[in-house]
Amino acid sequence: MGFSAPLGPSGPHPVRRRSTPAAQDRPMHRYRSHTCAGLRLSDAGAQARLSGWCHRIRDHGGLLFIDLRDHYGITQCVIDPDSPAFGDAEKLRAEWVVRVDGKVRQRPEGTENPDLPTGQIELFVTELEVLGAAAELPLQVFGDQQYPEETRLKYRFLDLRREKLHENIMTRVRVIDSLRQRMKGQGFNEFQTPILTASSPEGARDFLVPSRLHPGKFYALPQAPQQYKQLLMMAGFDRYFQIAPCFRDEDPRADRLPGEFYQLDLEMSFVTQDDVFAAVEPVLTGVFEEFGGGKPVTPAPWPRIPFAEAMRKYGSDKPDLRNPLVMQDVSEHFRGAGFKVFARMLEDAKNQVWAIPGPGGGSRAFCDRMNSWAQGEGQPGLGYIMWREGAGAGPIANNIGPERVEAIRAQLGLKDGDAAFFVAGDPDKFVKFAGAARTKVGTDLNLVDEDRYELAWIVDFPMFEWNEDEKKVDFSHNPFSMPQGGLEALRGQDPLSIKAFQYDIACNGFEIASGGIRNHRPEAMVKAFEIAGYGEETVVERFGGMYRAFQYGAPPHGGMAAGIDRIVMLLCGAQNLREVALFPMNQQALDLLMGAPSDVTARQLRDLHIRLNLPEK
RNA sequence: GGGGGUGUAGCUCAGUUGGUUAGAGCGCCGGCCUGUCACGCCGGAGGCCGCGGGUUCGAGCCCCGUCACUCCCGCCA
Repeated sequence: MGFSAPLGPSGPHPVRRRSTPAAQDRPMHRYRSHTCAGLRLSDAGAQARLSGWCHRIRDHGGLLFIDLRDHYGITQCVIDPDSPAFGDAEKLRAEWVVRVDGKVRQRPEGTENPDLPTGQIELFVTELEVLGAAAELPLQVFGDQQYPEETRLKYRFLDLRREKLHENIMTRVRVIDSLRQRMKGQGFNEFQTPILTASSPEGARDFLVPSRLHPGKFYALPQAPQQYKQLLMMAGFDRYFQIAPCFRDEDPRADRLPGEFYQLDLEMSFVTQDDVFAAVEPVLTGVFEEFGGGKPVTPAPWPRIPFAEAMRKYGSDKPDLRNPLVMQDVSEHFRGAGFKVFARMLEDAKNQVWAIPGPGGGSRAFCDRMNSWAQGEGQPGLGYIMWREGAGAGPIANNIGPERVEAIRAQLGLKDGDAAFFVAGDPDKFVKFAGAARTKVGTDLNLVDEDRYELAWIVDFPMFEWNEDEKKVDFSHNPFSMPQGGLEALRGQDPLSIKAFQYDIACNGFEIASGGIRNHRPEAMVKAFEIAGYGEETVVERFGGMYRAFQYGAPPHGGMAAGIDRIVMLLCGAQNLREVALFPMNQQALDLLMGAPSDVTARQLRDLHIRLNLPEK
């Protein structure tokens, strides 16, 4: 109850925890002698001064209770008609900021509140000063009523006073603190890199900042300090980290903040992939254990799942490993079988049939529900087999015959009462839907253990991928990664078969980090860009600083960046990144509190040599 | 850029098949109340039903358009 939670493990302000005899001889502080979490039974009889917000007021006519709240906690203040402050107190309303003086006293027997750390005592108020009145509130601080996003963002300062958000933000503060300590403990040094930098050609859309001194030219806000951190390695600093703001002009999602977000960015010299993993695992396992509320966390070393395996088993490169379901290729059981839709598809060698096991899902109702869900996802439907009384049921089972049905059951390890769902076609095209179906089956059958943090490395990402729209080879993840096999692989191998020293961390279905061992060989870098259709001049022009640095003694290096907002979201159990960020923008990338983006004056535009060319309305 | 959902009091929501004066809870205002901690009781104010158009004798409800918010797809090396 109340605001005890934001105090955290270390409790209320330690200095103010108890009155000392000496304190009574000194004049009272202008605003407070204690915080609203500071008074205890041992203070009974003492004179105290508190300042805070009127959290809740209970007016009994002849007796008035005020729950006074500050960052640290809540203290019940009492006023009766004997108090000279009674008249003023009757005028108070929720969220007014006041200073109160009075005597600490033990609560009468039977009226203690065990839910409050200060619940044994109350402050009998004899003097009251209004420090800040409040208008009628657009959202109530007290309670946990739901409010529309727009209201919450416009009055973010009120929302931030509320228990849940206040607590989330303090968790964020402590998580970042803990990450810093852990990184420094491992010999990483914290650096600041420029916020005004150059636009980079790859990746997301940049936020641009016009240059006044150089008409027509623009700075860009960094999408990540990627090149700077690599330059720090070439500058010989060996181990870098930063709690780095990153800016990307992309449309948001529930797990992607609009505009700006924070990463734990790190880079190390003279390391292999194993060294990076060994450095990162204790940091993140430690933070999840420290702030995860006692939920089990994958211990180091974490599982390493090759990208191709993750896609085949889970249909995702960020699998939720709390979901025990593993998909399997069951093409052989359908080849030449009586279920013509699948049999005909399998005549094309690139097509396959995958099965999603559904233990406990062998009811008509559940299978129908999955089928209509699939149709809602834009699929023609979702084939299934149900097992009951030792045999398979449903249209597919009827068409392929009992032997094949039994072979599928045996391969998937299913039994009576279970079901399996089938996705057919080109795996490259259906894998995303198959992954969504796996998640849906696991969630709806209650197979996902919510109370765990399952961490894993996803490794061996492909270096390149085929861009069907432009009919060319693209970098699939990060153009700075070292291809496995190095320059030789780039020269000799089919580009689409080359894997990179490129890895992600997946946690409970979210990508919480991404990194790689970098390509520090200039000739390999040029070759890699050549495969993706860029000449050396492009590399020089677009990555000039880093390319130059590669010429003058570049150490092998690698690193990673972890999404702090997402990690805090997981630790807070929040469903949305806006629940763990102080002043987020809305989905249209508008800051409803500050009114950004905003118009600027003609003078400002003139200084920047900019003339607006607005779209026709 | 595309698709889905939502839009009724300050806030959360209800509102039947299209039918009289659009309701509840919280909040707000007034009154009563000396042990509450979601205090209680009595009374009151507060509505361009997002906006514009249409169908209809009649629209919160049906149709078209539009705007806002949100979720998703595209996008996010």
